[in-house]
Amino acid sequence: MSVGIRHDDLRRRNRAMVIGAVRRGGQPSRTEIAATTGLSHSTISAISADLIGEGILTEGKPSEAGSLKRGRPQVGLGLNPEAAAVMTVVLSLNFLSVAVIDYAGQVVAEEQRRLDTLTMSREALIGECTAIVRRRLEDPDLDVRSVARIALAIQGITDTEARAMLWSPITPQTDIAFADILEAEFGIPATMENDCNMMAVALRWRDPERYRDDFIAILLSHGIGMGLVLKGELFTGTHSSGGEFGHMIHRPGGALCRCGRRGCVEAYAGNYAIWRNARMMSEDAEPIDVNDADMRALAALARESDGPEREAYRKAGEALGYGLGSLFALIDPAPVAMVGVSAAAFDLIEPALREAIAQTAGGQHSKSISFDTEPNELPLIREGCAMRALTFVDQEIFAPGVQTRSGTGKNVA
Amino acid sequence: MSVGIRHDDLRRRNRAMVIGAVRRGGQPSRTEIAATTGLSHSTISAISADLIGEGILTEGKPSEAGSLKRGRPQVGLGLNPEAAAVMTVVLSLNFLSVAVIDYAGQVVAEEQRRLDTLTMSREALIGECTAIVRRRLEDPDLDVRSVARIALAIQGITDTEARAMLWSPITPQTDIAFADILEAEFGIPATMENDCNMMAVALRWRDPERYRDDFIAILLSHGIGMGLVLKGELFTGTHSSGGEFGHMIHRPGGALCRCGRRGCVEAYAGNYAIWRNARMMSEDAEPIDVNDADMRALAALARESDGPEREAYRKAGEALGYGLGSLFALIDPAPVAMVGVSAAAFDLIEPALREAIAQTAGGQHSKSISFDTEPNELPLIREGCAMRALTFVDQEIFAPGVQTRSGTGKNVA
DNA sequence: AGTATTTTTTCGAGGCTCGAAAAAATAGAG
DNA sequence: CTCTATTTTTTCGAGCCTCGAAAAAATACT
Repeated sequence: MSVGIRHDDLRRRNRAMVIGAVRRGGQPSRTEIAATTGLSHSTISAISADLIGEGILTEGKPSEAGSLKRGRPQVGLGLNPEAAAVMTVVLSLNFLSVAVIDYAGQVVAEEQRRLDTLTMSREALIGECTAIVRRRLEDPDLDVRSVARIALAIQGITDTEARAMLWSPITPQTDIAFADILEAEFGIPATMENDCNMMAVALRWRDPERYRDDFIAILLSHGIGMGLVLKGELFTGTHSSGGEFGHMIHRPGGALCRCGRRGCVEAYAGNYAIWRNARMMSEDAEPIDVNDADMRALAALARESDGPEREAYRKAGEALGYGLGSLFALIDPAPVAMVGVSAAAFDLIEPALREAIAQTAGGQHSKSISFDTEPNELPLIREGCAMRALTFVDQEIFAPGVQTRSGTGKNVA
Repeated sequence: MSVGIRHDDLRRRNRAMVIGAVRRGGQPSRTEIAATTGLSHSTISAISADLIGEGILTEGKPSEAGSLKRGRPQVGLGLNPEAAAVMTVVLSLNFLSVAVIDYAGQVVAEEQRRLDTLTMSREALIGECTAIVRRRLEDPDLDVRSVARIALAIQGITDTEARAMLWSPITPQTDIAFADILEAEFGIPATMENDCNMMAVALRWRDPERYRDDFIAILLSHGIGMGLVLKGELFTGTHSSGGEFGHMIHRPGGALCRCGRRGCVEAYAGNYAIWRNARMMSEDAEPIDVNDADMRALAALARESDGPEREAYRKAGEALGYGLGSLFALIDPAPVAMVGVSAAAFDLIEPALREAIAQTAGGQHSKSISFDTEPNELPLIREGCAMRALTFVDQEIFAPGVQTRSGTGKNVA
């Protein structure tokens, strides 16, 4: 069961907290850190002296931000970019993108490739991933001192341990243990993350004001995905990445979903579903991939006149609204970020969505539920991966200590 | 943000852990505690010496369990029943029940009363609760040394802070801050808990093998409630007790629910809904309260012949199945305990439920999902309240220390 | 140049856990 | 009945860690 807390855990945790405070923001001084953490100045002083000595933190130039106050000026602490580096690998439909990021969070190199993920063999898919990682690692331009961590993200279902992709819409292959494969190949710890979870992580770093302890990120794309942060922690299923909002049941026995079942939210709100309804095809029609340009054209058409296109978006809104309503019955309402190409058509979706939500348990506060849109998911996913990998380095490498119980510890977003 | 960990927190946490280890089980010896907690024997020795000195723990008689091993026999540690006491108050439809429980978990006194909760005024309801608590506290028979905590449970929605009932089906009144009222009246810390959450807590204590880290308790009664434990923690909404499984939407625009909305799971699976369908009444018919005896008769009728009664249970199973399927899409499948009068009719519900679940995302492992039934919810709820109150005493009174961040700390079930 | 003010470091005190060793308590052997 | 082996529990000193107070450092104001 719960394990005792040792004496040396103490230092480890407080080190991690100091690093965390520095990563969170704006060159905090030792005094500020002491204030936010509640630890004494002496402790912070000792810990930061250690961290600077180890090359993890650096003291900022005291010149900057001309001191207006009277006494000894505060000296800001920052992350030493050279302390480590991490790599992100984002695998999406027909597209593979990697980036190398320094310890301070700056992108120092990147590479992208088009692939035909839907038809590639298992070996080819794995091969492309390892090859692109190898190219980045061997790049002589770039003194990749020590890539300490690789974070992959993929659309679809991953396991709770963040080791493997279990299922993904971008490939017919299943159960690929990408994390293990990359670790074996390069000897660098790796994790396999769900794309929507990474979106949520990124939103939290981007705008901690709005996306603080409880919020929802929904990907409106070929499929419908969700990343959920509850009480400050990334929510995952008990076995898988969980949060398969798109496969909650909207209408029992209803429209055919890409997953093979019927009546899922996605079968009404995924790109293929909107397309199917806009073209007045059968709800049983085989799901097809619609490219982003076509979706944008469809949205334009729907805005122009009240025809089947507009009705298709209305149906999508209704499905999303009832789905969110059911979700809100479980977790209470929270701010929502709509991400992906159909988020750009949120104006078409919102009315029906709000109407549906008002019919549900979440509807009591229907007006107070706020939506935000972000049409481009890729930068978010990469950012989330980067932060995930970096905070891993913060905690497991630069503040190592006792074995965290049952593996990966808390899912701090 | 996250607060630093101080030096004295250490002792506090380890004290709490020793107490927890003792509460969890069978008179553990110091050596066993050291093994499970990972702390050194010296530390455990020091802490337990303190706790015994303070009258919190007691050493068991070494006579018992005739030692078969060779060396110095282990001496089991137990909770000192006189260290404290707690009180549970369970408020359900037309029924109020309190119990006084000693620190070791034994019931030392109880009292029950029938009330007409549906028609009582706000003042009367509060008055009955405070009166029954006062009677127990003033009982001279019982040397109620120090009731250190009161835990109330009620069917319905409570707030996350466990201070108030927000809404309940058993009374037209809303927003009663029972916890504050009792604290003001008696000067004893109190909490207001959701009944299904307490069921979940109790199940975890009763059968930690089956109900360990992830499971679901569903109350099948007048309404449909849920208590959910995920990753070893009680799941609550962000503002309310959350987990309003019964008000997930099963069929948009469907049958009339007691909550005034349409198509909720409860509108198909609550007692009133089963009754309505069995009597072939309209799905818009006003929900009525059906007593347990009538429900049992209905179930008997349904078992006897294939008529509208059996169909009503089928519909209930279908709604529960699709609801669970949607839930499993979010959290992955987990063991389920069905509690309440309709759990006794689970044989009538299960076939349709399993069929529905197989149509959903959770259906992949449909066969591995296991159900357990428990017709009587009241003892479970009381037990959960007792454990909740006792673990509060363990942690906040006998291992006091730093302020837990943002109030109540972790929701350890 | 001197003083006030604020930040950061230094230093000793007090606590806590740990490992090793001692003490305690029992079963088995002769 | 005594001695030895074995296991549990306590004792004791060492090593860390955090804390508060005081000192040192670095600047603005007068």
